[in-house]
Amino acid sequence: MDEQPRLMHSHGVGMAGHPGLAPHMQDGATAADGEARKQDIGDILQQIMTITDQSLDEAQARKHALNCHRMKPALFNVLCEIKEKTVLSIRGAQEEEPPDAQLMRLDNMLLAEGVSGPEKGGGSAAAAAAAAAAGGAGSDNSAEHSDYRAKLSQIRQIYHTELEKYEQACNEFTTHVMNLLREQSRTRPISPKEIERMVGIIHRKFSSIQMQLKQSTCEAVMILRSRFLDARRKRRNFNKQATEILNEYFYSHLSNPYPSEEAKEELAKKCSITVSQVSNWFGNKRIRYKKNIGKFQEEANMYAAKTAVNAANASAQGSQANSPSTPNSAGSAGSFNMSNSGDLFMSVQSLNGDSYQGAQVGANVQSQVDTLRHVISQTGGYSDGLAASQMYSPQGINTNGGWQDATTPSSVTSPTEGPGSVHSDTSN
DNA sequence: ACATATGATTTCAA
DNA sequence: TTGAAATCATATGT
Repeated sequence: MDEQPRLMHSHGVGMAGHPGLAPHMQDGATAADGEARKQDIGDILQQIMTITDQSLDEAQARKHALNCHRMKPALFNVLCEIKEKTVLSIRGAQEEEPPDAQLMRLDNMLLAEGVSGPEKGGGSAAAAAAAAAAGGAGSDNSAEHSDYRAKLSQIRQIYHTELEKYEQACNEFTTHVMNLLREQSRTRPISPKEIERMVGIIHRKFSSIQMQLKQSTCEAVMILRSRFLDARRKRRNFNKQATEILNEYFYSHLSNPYPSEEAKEELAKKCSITVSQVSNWFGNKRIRYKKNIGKFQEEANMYAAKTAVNAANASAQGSQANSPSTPNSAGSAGSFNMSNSGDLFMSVQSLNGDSYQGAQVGANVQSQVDTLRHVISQTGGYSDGLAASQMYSPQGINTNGGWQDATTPSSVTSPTEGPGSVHSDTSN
């Protein structure tokens, strides 16, 4: 810093004090009077050496004089132009890249995660409190998420403070540099454009730092998500009511436990779970039921009775309009897995090798019917008619081929037969 | 601690 | 795409 004026000064001295230097040198080349040249250089050296001896005032005065020279602006303009054409144009060519795709992605994600969005509520405490307060009914969910939200808002806070810090630092640095350049523009050819460009460079540098911040924030959010929101890791059982509803549907549609899309939606709504959860549930239920029917016997009976009672209530209350489940429950003896439609009896028999299923099913259905009858007879007088309706269906209706066939109940083995006999492969 | 129950995921076939 | 079957990973009951 200190040397700048001095350098300028010496320069100035050389130019001012020896205007004829250049011509002299031209002459010197031919005349070969190296002596004069030597003398010249010696002169300059002398002047440089003595610069430090000059008083500060004198130097300032000279500098001032130089600055006030009427040709100075013009000279600087020219110099600036030259500079522009050489150095700066090269640098300028590679800038002005379009907004980085990567950066856009990060921004979008942060926005989507609510990290960079508008501040809501306040700190983490507020968010957690809000979650806890809001989710009184959906206790499970909110309790589970409050921790997540707290962590998220923590990340958010860190992100914002860091961002602010960067911003501040960037501004500070920018103004500093700008001031510096402006200051220097009095002694150096610096165009406003160049300053602008410098500011741009600084901003770019800082924004690359910002991007790193964003990236690490994104990473943190992703980790948080995978830890907290991965449903598989944090499996929660459905609440009792939901299970009840699902089971009710399952057993009342045992003949065809494949809820339609609408049915699934309705069930999902009733159970406050998602449709895919309903699908999962039915998938699991079907396979597990089929795998070990004996184990589900009790449950089946229970729900059969329950739906029967419900239906009875419904029909008793209303006119004789059938409840939606009743007609279909005709198939409660019906099918599930079985392919054929017509001759169930034959089919079941013909499967000698694999007949376990048919036999099992037959037993199951029979017992189901039995208990149903039992339960219904217990429920009270009004159920009489219903009992009849329930009874007739399993036997009579086999229109849709059945995995569990009502026509095979010839031998009513006790439902307590147990899982042991279910799979042939277990015994082998 | 262990066994069982259960929701979710993966793999495969139709 | 859907469902069956196998499997995973956790929840829950003992």
